[in-house]
Amino acid sequence: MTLRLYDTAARAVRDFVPLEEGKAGIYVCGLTVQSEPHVGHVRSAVNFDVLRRWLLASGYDVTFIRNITDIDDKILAKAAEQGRPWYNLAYVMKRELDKAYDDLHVLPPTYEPAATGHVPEMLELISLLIDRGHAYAAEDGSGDVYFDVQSWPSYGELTRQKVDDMEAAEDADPRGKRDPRDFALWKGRKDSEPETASWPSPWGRGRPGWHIECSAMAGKYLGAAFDIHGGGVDLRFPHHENEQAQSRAAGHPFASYWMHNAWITTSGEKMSKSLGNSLLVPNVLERVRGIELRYYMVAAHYRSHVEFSFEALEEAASGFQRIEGFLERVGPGAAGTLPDAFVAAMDDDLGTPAAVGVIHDVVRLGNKALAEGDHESAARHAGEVRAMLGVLGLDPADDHWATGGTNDLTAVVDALVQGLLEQRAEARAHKDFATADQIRDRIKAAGVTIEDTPSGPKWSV
RNA sequence: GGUGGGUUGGCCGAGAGGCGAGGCAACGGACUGCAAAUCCGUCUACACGGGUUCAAAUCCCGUACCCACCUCCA
Repeated sequence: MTLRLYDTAARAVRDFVPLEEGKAGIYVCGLTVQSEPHVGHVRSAVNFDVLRRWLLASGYDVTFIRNITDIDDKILAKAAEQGRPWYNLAYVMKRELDKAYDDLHVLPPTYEPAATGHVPEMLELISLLIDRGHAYAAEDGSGDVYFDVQSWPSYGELTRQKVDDMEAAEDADPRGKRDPRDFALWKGRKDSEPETASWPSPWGRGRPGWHIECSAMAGKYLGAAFDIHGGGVDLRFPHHENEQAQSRAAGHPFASYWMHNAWITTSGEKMSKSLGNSLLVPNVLERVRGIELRYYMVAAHYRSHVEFSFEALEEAASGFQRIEGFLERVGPGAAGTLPDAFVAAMDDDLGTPAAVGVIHDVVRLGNKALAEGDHESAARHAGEVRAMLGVLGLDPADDHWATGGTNDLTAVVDALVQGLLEQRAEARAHKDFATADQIRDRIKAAGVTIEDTPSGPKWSV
């Protein structure tokens, strides 16, 4: 069975046929670094990280580009509001974002280009579009350059919209547009904007429009044609529609497949950036571990809306702990082979929910084997579980996660708990169960759970 | 106005014409000194109204409600 992916442009699941056999080029729209990342932002990164890991596991040589938008209207406005340089705001937020990605074990991309580092490439592309008759410098002297929507008949094809049905941009302020739907490729500098936020161009000083950066950077690192372009559903229009129009109008075939992840919502509403702090990644990670948050995200299909709640998150954490508990009971071991059912689920448009179902099925088989004393069989199942978790970035034995749960205090707690456990063992040996239970209750009240296993008692927080 | 998506059991979440995903919670049983963990079992749902079909959660028609996008958004 081959990998099949849902292509937004085709509105159907299609067999994945790469441009070059054995290789996959992926471009994912990263974030505009203007505020702290919340769980919704990170979902996109996790979803595409799973895609990447699955392609790797399937033997592809993957080039994965995820950009950073580090200059735009909002960054400038926020920085001005906070009285600090725009580049400082962008940089600090980028570092926050890197931390959040790392906390969720999102692999670093092959390269992470920033918009401000690619102005020459964008200017080149804009000039090409003007030469080909698909863009024009505003006639009002603003220094803006616009894409000429009417010059590109297939404009709207990605989202199946007709230009005439679209509402005009509200930001216009027509600023010399020929058609209200035309969008900015280059924004002439306004007097209110800092000098540092502008670059020289044939049309005067200015800064890039939002859409052109992705076309320019995707072209630079992946070539005129590449395999997969991804991002959140909200980006389909205008961002991706515009990207495709620009690149194709410039003569580039651009992406073969378009993939879009759905939202995480709260109270049925989209997670807006002004929603408050409770859903920022660091705050959510005070409630559950990173690996559990990742499991929560992976357990839902990437194209399904997820209604975020701490109840559901903690429930997911319980489910994950069941898997972890099994692996701990079996003990260390190497990753094994991937069960066919898992491969089939993943090949079917990254069917992670079904894949997670397979993990639980194998865990049950493994637990059963363990209960029957069949360690060989249990170890084989554990190997399969590790392999599956590895593909999803969820293997607890991965060094990346190991540091998260252990620190200096672990040894301290262990020493204290061990002392109490010895007292309890002694009491139990004398059948003094009242004392034994009292010790266990006290340990539990401190937040440590005791589990009696054939190899002696074990504790966990 | 245009475009796209959704509504599944106590809860979370899959599935996309027939053989009832899975998890969490709850309850019963096994194991245990008692627990915990684990295993076995129980709880058998698809917004509403029509239709097609031997067979519909799944396809068609209609209705209701919800969400997203329409040039700042993961």
